[in-house]
Amino acid sequence: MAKVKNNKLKARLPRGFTDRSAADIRATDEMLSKIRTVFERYGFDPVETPAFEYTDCLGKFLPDTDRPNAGVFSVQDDDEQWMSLRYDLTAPLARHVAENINEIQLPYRTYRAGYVYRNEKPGPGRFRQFMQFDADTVGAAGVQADAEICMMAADTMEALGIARGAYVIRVNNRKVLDGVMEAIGLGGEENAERRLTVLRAIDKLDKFGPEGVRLLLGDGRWDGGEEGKGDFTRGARLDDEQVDTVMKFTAGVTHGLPTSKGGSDRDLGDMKTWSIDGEEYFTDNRTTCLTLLHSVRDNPLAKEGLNELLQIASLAESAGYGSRRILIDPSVVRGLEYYTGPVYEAELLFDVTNEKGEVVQFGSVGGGGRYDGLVKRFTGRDVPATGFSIGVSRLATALKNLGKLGTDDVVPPVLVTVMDGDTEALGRYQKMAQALRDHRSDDYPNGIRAEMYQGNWKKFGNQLKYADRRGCPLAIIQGSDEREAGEIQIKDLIEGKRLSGEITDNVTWRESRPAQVTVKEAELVERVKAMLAEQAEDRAKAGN
RNA sequence: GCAGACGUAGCUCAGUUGGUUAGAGCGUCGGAUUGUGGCUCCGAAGGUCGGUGGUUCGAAUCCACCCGUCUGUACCA
Repeated sequence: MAKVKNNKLKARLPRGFTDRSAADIRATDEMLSKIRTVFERYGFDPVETPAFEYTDCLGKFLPDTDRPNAGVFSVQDDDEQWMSLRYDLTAPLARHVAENINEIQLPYRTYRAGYVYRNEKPGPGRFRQFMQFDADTVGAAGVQADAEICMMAADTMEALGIARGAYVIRVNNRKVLDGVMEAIGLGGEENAERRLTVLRAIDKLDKFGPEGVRLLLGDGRWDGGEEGKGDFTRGARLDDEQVDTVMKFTAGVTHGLPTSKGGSDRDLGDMKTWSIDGEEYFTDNRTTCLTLLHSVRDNPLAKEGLNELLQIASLAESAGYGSRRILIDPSVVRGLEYYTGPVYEAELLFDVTNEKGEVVQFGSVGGGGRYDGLVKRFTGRDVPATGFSIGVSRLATALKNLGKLGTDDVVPPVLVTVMDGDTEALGRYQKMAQALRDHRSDDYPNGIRAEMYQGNWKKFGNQLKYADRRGCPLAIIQGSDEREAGEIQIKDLIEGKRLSGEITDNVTWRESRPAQVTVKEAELVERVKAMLAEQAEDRAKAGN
């Protein structure tokens, strides 16, 4: 015999992709359903687009070639047209709206969940296929649409079980940073590259802190945090004055008012508060906007952006959403490409520890903004739009580590064991399983999960072993003895497992048949129900 | 992409200065036990030492390249 094993195909999962377990799928379904409930309540309707789009519709060709951008998975169709897997849900939505613009009633409020694909370096908690859940309002130009999206984002966080104060929706406006960069002389086409560098630097505030960002705005920064360590990242090469201006706008510039002064005509119930020297302050979005407005009064673009932010803050506050939930924060950058106005980011404020017990920097679990130009690319017509996207896979990881995500509470099926393999006997066993499945009651609106053993029935021990490993709560046993007496045995596998600790002798263990009751065959369903109820009660007790 | 660390059985890891047939624990499978899970005992299977090439009488060990994993960083629509 030649070595067949040399020809064995190696089973391997593509890197950056993952198989999902039953527990994962159930937990994610639960999350999706909670998110969907909020979106539906706000009057959004679902629409779905496919995973593939023509690459030009995604706008992702490399600038200097006719090949798609390296970051997207692409294939060529029969006719050599490039197609790509979608890398977000926004660009495909713009395509859908443009293509159906005559049928769609604007403003169009819509949501969708789906996998998106990015050809990037994967890492722990970072995949090349992951799920997003989007909501967009297309055809609404006013900032009230943006304010609404932020409020809905906050509601969604809470619907998922994240307490108020444990998350925040940060809001900025692309026009503000663009205006500031214009004001320090970085306007114009020739500075586009430097503007990107500045935005990227600001985006790293939470990673490197103000000092690191200063380096990136200036000459540059070493990977390792100090000279000579790792690679060198080239900076934006701003001078000190320019750096100061940018930092003044971004690093820690949310402003507060003493509660005693600002509180007279304001509802402080949802404001973020803190104390210094015995005096209580609250974070005031309006003061943040007004202070910044004061310092940019020469720049029309920044002024416009800040006025929009001021409106968003006021609208949110009128609806009861204060700075604890929706925070004006001029350091928010978000993607660099298609956003044109307000941008938002949902951030978790609690520590997330991974399975190794390490605290991980979690960053944002969702974000979005206004993209007024995206549909216009197709239609030539102004179709302003704003939307928000939740990183479902990331958020699921965070919730799981927080213990907020359903540890699998689905009870495995009752196992009907097989003692005789002839057709008639198998029919009897199948009928028992069916009786459990067909049962309907308030506790079991969809029946009781049950299965007949489908493996080699001749080794009875293996059947119980299977049931044990599968976590089955009960096993139904009927051999010829029980059959003749019109009885069945129901074995409580959970209780039996507990008793096994007290029995060391195998003969006793086998003959005592712990936690096993003999009942009339006709009582099958009722007794199973009763025993499952007892187990549920025990679980509830242990859980508390 | 760049820099560094690592890669031995399904899993966790030993493996001496380069030296015969590469080991252990756990897990898996079979048996003790043909109608009862766990425990115990006995037995077995499982490895191209990440891959390819090179140095050598001889390579898991040394060298080169590649692949993969991890860490940092870049990019992230």
